[in-house]
Amino acid sequence: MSKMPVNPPSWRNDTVLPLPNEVKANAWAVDAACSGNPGPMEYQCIDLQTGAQVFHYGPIHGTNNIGEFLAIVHALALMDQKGITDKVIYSDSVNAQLWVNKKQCKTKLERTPQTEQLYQVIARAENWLRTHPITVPIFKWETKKWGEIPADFGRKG
RNA sequence: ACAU
DNA sequence: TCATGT
Ligand SMILES: [Mn+2]
Ligand SMILES: [Mn+2]
Repeated sequence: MSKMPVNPPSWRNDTVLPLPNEVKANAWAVDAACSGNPGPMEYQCIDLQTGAQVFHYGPIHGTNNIGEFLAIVHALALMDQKGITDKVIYSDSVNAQLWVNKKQCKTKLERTPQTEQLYQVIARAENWLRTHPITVPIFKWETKKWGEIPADFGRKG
């Protein structure tokens, strides 16, 4: 029998999705994907407790950062609509979290007939943010430590 | 440089 | 390798 000290496990395995111990399971994770950037963009949300997809939107022509932004706002609005107050949100996008806190999508995507529909969606999201307080914590998913966020589309490299 |  | 962003 070894006398070596055994470190406590850093990952929990009692959840549907294995999660790092530092990660809250009562949470939704969001992520965006873009086929080309700009290009056909989509985003989705995964419930970390069940692994179920909570919502999916797109594809629609846009950028990675617009998708990351809209995904967070969509999660906030849906939680509000469902009366969910105890969950938190994970996103891997520092940029999107900054935009949400500013309540403004600071994209440089050209505004053309092709992007007009998306700009309308952005306007609705910004309007929602201006008219609702953000009460749910939004946490950075630490990809380098934990691997890809569970909402990732798994299409990179 | 950092994060996508 | 390219693009989106602070
Ligand atoms: Mn992401
Ligand atoms: Mn991803």
